[in-house]
This record gives sequence, structure tokens and C-alpha cells, in this order.
Amino acid sequence: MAAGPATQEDTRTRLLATALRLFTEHGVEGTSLQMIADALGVTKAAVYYHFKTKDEIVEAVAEPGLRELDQVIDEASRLRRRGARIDHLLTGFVNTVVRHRALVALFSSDPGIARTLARTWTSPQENFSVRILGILVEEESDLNRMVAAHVAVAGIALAGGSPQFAGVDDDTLREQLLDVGRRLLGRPRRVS
Amino acid sequence: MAAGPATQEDTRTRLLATALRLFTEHGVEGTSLQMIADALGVTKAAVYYHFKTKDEIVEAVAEPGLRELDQVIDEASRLRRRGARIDHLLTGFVNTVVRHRALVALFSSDPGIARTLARTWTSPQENFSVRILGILVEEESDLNRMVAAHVAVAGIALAGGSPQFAGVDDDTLREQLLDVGRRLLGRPRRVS
DNA sequence: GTCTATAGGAAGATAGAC
DNA sequence: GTCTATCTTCCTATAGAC
Repeated sequence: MAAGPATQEDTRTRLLATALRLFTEHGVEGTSLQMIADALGVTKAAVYYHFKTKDEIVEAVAEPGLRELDQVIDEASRLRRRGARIDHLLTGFVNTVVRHRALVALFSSDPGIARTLARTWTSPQENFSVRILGILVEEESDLNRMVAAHVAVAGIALAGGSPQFAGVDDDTLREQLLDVGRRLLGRPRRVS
Repeated sequence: MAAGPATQEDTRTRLLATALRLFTEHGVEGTSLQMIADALGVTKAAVYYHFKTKDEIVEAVAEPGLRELDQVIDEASRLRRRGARIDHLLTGFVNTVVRHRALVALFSSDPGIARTLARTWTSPQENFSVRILGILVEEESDLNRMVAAHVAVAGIALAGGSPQFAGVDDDTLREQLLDVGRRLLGRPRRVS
């Protein structure tokens, strides 16, 4: 917090944290490299030393959350029982959302980040949606379930990232979001 | 579709429809006046003839949906019984979402439009959220209900605007979204 | 009512000094 | 590793011709 011996090396880390904050406040496309540089107290060129392009910053900001979500989906899809797949996905999704609150809110609410990631990831946002919904509702024709799953996923992501719940601690928020998700997906309210 | 006698007067209407489509595809800040002009087959200056600024276009695009939502909230808040307030709000909200699908999706998923409207509306998005949630959950300390309401509102808006359900007709989608909303808010499944 | 032309500024990005 | 200086490109916006 205070005087560490070196602010030198973690400039990259500070940059990513600052970028995420600014992206959240102003959107990806509403955030210029100048704004990031100013907030960091350096110049635009200094930012370019760490990242060759703005897209690289966006990717680096989004990566931890995406990797985690990707893994959760993989794990879930490999389970044998349908109920287990859904429970694992729901739990993992909520965990990821809560752990990366700001990022998830940004990701689900900013067309800019989705566009940027679509250029580089083989799994852009849409593919995540498709994979997640594929696990949650296997019969595509089941409109009722499809709508419920859609509302659950979108709602959990947005609510989890909402400033309204910024003051709620992780465990409590996780519990509440899980409860809502289970209700919408018709799962029992208590799972390991 | 084909040769109407006059494309002359409704340039403004075509412009707004085109703008909404482009805003949805590329985000508000990702849409330039040049793009709007090109899509319309006119020049940038022609666009400036109808609207003095880009913000004016954003406002004009958003206005119908916002006005409708504003009215629904007002009507709901004037009802005497708590259950009636919630039911009216939920029904009206779902109706508005379905009627203005693309706009609502845009509005709930683009930081650009919220920022623009905050500059001119006395009731920016946040105020809508506050008013809506105030009706849906009167005890602010009721976290469980607050989370459920948040998920409901955000989820209904995003799901309603999702391209996934673009092929679903208004009545069916309305019915499904209402059902999900009532489940989350603990309301009986059938109301006039 | 629509156009050409262009001003003025800000954005992303690069080269090279320190 | 951070800076100054500069380039190019794109955007909003205006003035004025047709």
C-alpha cells in the first residue's frame, strides 16, 4: 500500500488495474491511451512500451477472467450427469463473476471489449454464451428454459458487477447469486 | 421496399432506424456519423442537417423507449397495493422491453448511450434503475430480494434484446419473460 | 434538402533522445 | 524504462455552393 521499495517492475500490473477501472467507467472505446497514461502519471509513449497496441491491453485485462470461465465450462461439459454439469457450471460461473466483478460487468456490458476480443480469441463472448447455454439447456426447442437460462446468465453477470453490490462481501454475494441461479434453472437450493 | 413515391420526408425516420441498427452492431461510440451517412447513402453533412450533434441522434433514438418506461414507472408507483405496483411495473417493463427490443438491449449493454443520456436527461439510466428497484424491493436491507430483482431487471432487458430470440414473436417472448420475472420476484404466475 | 470542402481536434501509433 | 516530438488517420462540426 505505502512505500514499497520498488514501483518499477509492477508498472504493468498497475497499468492493467488502471485500465480496467477506466474501461469500467468510460467503456473500452471511450477510454483513450492518453487517459490511461494520465491516470498513471506517465506519458502515452510509456504505455506503449508495455503494450504494443490498445488491443493488447484489452486482451491482457480480460484474460484472467476468460481463462477461468473457459476452464469452468470445460470441466462442466466433461461431467457425466446432467444435473452435475449444470451445478458445476452455475457454481463456477458465479465464482468467476464474483472473483472478477468489475471485469465481468465490463465484459457483459461493453460492445467494445467483445469486438476487440473477437479479433484475437478463438472464443469470443458469443462462443462462451453458446457453450454455457448449451450446457444449461440441452433442448434448444425448450423456449421456457432457454429464456430462463438467458436471464440467469445475463442477470448474474450484470448484478454481480453492479456497483449496488460493491459493498457486499464475496461469500454473501456468491450465495445470493447462486440461489437466484438455482431458482431460475430449477436446481435444488443446496449443492456441495 | 420498392419505389414509394416519396423517400423525401421520412429521411429523419430512416436515419433513426439506421442509427439504431448501427449503434446495436458497433456500439454508440463505435458508430461514426460517416457510417450512418454511408448506410443511408447520403453524406455526413446531410446527417448534420437533421441533427446538430451526434448526441441529438442518440437522444432521439432512445426517447420513445425511455418515455414509455418512465410512464410505466410513474403509473406503478401510484398504485395503492404493493403487489399491484410490482405486477404493473413488471408487466409494463416486459412490454417495453419487447416492444423496443433492439433499443433496450442497446441501452442496457452500451456505456456510450448511458453516458450520452446522462448529459441531457434528468432521468439517466441509473435513476431508472433506482426507481424500478425501489418499487420491486422496498426494504433496501433485503439483500436476497434485491439481488433477485437486479437479476430480473438486467436479465429481462438483455434476454429480451438478445439476437437469440429475434425470431420469437412478441406475444410469446412477453409471456416467457413475464414468467421468469414473476418467478424471481415471488409473484403469482397469472395476473390480468 | 442535400451536397463539397475544409477547419480543428483527438485518437492510435512510431522514432529516437535521455 | 520513460520521455518529447511527430505522423497519420479519423472524427465532429461548420460554411457555403447547388
